[in-house]
Amino acid sequence: MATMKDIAAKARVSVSTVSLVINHRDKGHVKPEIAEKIRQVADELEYHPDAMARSLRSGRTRTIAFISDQVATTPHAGEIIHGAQDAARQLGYMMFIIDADGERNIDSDIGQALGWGVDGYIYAKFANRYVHVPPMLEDSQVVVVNAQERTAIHPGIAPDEVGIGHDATKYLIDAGCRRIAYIGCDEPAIAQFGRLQGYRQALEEAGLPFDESLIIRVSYGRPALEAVCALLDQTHPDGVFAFNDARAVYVYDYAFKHGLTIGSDLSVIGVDNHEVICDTTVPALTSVELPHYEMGFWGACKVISMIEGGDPIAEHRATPSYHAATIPTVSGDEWPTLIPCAIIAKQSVVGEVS
Amino acid sequence: MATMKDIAAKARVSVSTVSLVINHRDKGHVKPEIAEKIRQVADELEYHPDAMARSLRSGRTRTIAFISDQVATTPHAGEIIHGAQDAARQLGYMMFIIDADGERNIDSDIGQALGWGVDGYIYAKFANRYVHVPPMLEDSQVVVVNAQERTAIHPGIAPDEVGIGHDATKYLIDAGCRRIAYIGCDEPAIAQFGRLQGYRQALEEAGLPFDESLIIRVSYGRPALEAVCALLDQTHPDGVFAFNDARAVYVYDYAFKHGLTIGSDLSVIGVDNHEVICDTTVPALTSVELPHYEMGFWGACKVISMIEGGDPIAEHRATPSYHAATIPTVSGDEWPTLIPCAIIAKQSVVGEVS
DNA sequence: CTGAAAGCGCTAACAT
DNA sequence: ATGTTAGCGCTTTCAG
Repeated sequence: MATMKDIAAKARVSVSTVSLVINHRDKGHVKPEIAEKIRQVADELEYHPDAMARSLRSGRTRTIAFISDQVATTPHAGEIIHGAQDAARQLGYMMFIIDADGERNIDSDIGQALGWGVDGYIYAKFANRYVHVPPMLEDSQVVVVNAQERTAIHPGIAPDEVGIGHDATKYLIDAGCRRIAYIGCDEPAIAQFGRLQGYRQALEEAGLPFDESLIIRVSYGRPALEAVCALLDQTHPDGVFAFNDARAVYVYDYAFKHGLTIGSDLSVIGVDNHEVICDTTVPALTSVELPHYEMGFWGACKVISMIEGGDPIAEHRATPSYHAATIPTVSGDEWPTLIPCAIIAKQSVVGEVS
Repeated sequence: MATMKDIAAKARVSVSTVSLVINHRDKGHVKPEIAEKIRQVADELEYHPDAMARSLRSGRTRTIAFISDQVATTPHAGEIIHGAQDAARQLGYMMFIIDADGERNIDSDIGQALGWGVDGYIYAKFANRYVHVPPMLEDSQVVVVNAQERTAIHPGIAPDEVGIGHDATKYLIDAGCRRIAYIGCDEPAIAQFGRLQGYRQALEEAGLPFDESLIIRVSYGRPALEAVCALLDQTHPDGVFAFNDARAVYVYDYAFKHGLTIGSDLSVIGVDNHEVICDTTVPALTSVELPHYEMGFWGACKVISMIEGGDPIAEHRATPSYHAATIPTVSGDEWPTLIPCAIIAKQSVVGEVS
């Protein structure tokens, strides 16, 4: 690899002049024709600055690390990484991946990152959970993504779970549904509480009664399918809001068994917009998309803004390559920042084109 | 952060002595009591070596970069990353993520990585495709994962697609199926050709006839569902091998409509072992798992072995935290290395417990 | 406007 | 057995 020394020799100038030009600090310091010459030689030699040497001098590495549990195990997991990497890249940062992998001790991994002089950390979970950021990171810049601390220590972003329940339910109400069932999750999770609360809110706003018998909490497999079938048999709702797409599938199974048509006899909406389900089912399942990409994107922008100031999102220095949900700016003082989620309309709700 | 200089001052020795001790090269060079003193001071000061400074000197960074298209878009995408990071971590390497994100030009990202002095690269795809490794990487250590070059330039690993078709079909045959349909993919892909070939092979081995009318190639949505229903109506197979789990779902839909029971009236096997489908359907879908974690793990071990020699897998210096498929050693000379895939038995094939 | 030189933290060849 | 010293490639004063 060519170094500044090589360029200096070939352009017959000193390294410091080269440094000025390479770092765009030549205006008013270096004669334009010399600067031009240097740039040209740099191109010829395919010069790439040695990031290590630069960092050694500057004390900053322009790297961030993405720490997470179970990169792999959750649908759409990768989107958070994708969004974070996308923002980091646009802002000139490289991103390390550190997998916390369940219960394994990650202190040594974090130690390695600290040794590298990583400038900031994204601490992410793949399901919206309460978390503790490892104490080793207390002197570093940290942002929490898709998770929540119990007390406000680090800035963070998480989906607006109440909004999800509210918007999905309202979407069914607006489509004409009057008896809306909720197929919940049987674990005590932030998402479950929030979505149920939003469901109640939307019913209330519309003047519809809240009916306990329209609600179940299930896991997966045969018991879940049977519970869903029993619920539908007994209560005959005209709309179903499912905790997620996987649970919404049981409504399809029920419909197939009973010759009902989803999207006309019965409306269904899920959460996740999980491609493998939503674009495979017939008719395609309308679903609320969790803004994974957007949260990752926000997280990287946020931590980089903490490192070097500014608001990359407000200043349009980073542009998302994808977004269904609107990405909040980084300068808000909400804690945690809640991001509203978008409904991806397909064909499982009355009135949608099919 | 404390530096060697600080330690040297406090222990009243020179930095080079400290360096020797810190790097465990003190045997026979440094008096044990002095070494002990230095270690103690290092502990007191919570010394962590500055990885950057070290790399600047040694020319090696102990980092690799994972370059891939669309981290996010494919089911199980993250598993490859997970496996690679897991191996890298155990071998003392940190891993950068670089997302190629479709058609965007990644040369500048690779340039950045080259500037960092990244020691090696994993070039991965999330669907088994033919690829060209970017020419910029020609002087670097590169391993291709879940993809294939048309000519042998870099070592690589990919799923044994023929084996998948063969094993899945044989699994159905062994369970007693005699008329086995194949629901294929309508795109010309390595996976489609390979799995179909394996399907034919297994039939032949079992002395069963190959019947074109038992084969369809479909995409998703209503046309796919209708094609599957038509196939099953006309040919009444007793087993179905589906290109992937998503396509296998249409067989379930058909069964629900016609009151058939999957796993007794009709056996189905898919590919992907996609959690969201296989553990959600009733009965749970038996599926061939693509060894994403394993391929990522192998890829990191391979590229690190190219950097520093040895065979981390054979020498048990890296241990996978998960594997359904057996991970080949890194020293084989097969090109590309084909990794056999495991069948994850659940309840959708005759004779499985339910 | 341009160059010389110090030094970031560390390693390794060379002196003592 | 320990210390001295010369860089690795770069940025950043400070001199000219």
